Amino acid sequence: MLPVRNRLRTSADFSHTVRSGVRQGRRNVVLYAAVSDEAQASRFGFIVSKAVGNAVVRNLVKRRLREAGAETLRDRPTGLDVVVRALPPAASADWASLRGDYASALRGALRRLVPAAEGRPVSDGGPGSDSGTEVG
RNA sequence: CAGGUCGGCCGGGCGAUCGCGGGGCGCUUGCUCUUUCGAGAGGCAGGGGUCACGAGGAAAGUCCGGGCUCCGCAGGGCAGGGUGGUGGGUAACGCCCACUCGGGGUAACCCGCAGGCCAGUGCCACAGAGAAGAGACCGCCCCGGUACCCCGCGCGACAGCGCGAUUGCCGGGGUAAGGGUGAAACGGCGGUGUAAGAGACCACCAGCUCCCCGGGCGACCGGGGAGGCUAGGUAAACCCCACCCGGAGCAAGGCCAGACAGGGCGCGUUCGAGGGCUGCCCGCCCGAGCGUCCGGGUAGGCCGCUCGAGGCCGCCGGCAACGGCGGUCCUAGAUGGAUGAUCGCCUCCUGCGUCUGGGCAAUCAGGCGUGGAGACAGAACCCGGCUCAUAGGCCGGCCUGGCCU
RNA sequence: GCCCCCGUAGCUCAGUAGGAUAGAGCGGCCCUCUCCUAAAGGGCAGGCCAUCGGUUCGAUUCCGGUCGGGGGCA
Repeated sequence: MLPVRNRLRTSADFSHTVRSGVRQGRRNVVLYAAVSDEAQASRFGFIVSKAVGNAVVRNLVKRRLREAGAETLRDRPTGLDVVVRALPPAASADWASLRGDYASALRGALRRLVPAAEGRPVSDGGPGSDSGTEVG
């Protein structure tokens, strides 16, 4: 369990990160990452569907991913939202390969994310500034 | 000792580093409140420290039963659903205990949706003569007719004729003992009886109904007598009988904060729309809004939320399930959802290698090293059950067989 | 939390108020036709009716328990 300020808690947070963030897939996980405000603490969310296994297996996968996320939190304490979706092979993966996939996917996502974040310091979230009121 | 049967219990242990949840007690930061302007009992939000606690026997499936909450306390009838030997336990149950009956087992013990087809209706394919107050296919028997050979008797003249018996065929009738069909054929066996047979009659047995006596709270059991002579199966077929069932569910329900925007149409406010959460009718009650379409808004926090038909120990009552009394203990409350990550040692099972000891040997016992395995499974308002999954291990009662004393 | 539906041939589906040997289409295999294929025609195989018990003379059908799949409401 992460502290409350480091958790993605609402459905809106999840869908925003999944839809507007960059995506990286590996054998065991699919990782979505998006930049947020630098003053905002980094947040993590996990999606583990019933296809992965029964409740015991799903909890174990979530705990391991959460532990891996806690390591990233020490490097990037602010300005990052991450959603990790566990795939069915994650059920039988051991700790080393699961953490390896996670770390590899995160590195790939950050490579695509950081130059974009430098070019446009504010996140691309504000759609309603100039051309917003388009009536359908 | 071997095999079997029944029941109870455990569900890896210890430690190190880094982390999580709610709670107790200090520290600290900001805001707020009070203010005698020194500060301070408080409130809200955050940081950090420390202390103990933190998933299961099934938390599961959601198959039953309750508590709790709301629905203006819920009456009667029909429909609908459930249960189904008897007695008890319980808050209640479709659960548990004891007993009865039926079946299985040498036994301990196990299994059983175990009321009613003499209230009615339906169904019983194929086969078979006939399938529910049935039936004559073969067979058996009697009567009548007819045919020829053989046989017997009589007549006669060597031909032949008549009668009888036997056999075949045709017709009429009797018969449910036998064959055959079927899951099932309208009691069994022996005798009397008869043309052949038949509960037609008799003895015994099985079964049915009724009565009496004894035992038991009761289901029922034991004994005796009478009657009529026999009544198929299926109710997990409709149904009948007895008993039980108001509905929804913690996303119940309540409080706080916050956002928004109304409008059209239809029905209705004495004549009553609509509602009282499965359908219909009656009764009773509430009652001024209700239905529908278009448009708009919200997804936050707190309570409920864990002390309860609670756990453990002792005594008493009871065959038991269980109950009573006394003492003692407090033991999870998450909300994108808390127990994890990385290791070390021990324990248990097991493969391989090696060593030691016993033995001719198969092999047995033990030590060491190394590798593997440790299940089923995650609380979500809370309990009582049932069912299903489950590596491995511990304890006890009883039965049968063998050996020894 | 509550409620409902479905498991039949490799696939998509029928069927049955309980009755003998469970059907259809597509697919598969073989044969005919053709130089070869496709098409067409003919033939064949393939099912413990999800599973385990029970009721019945007899169960895919009726009853109960499991397992798996799908859906709905708040």
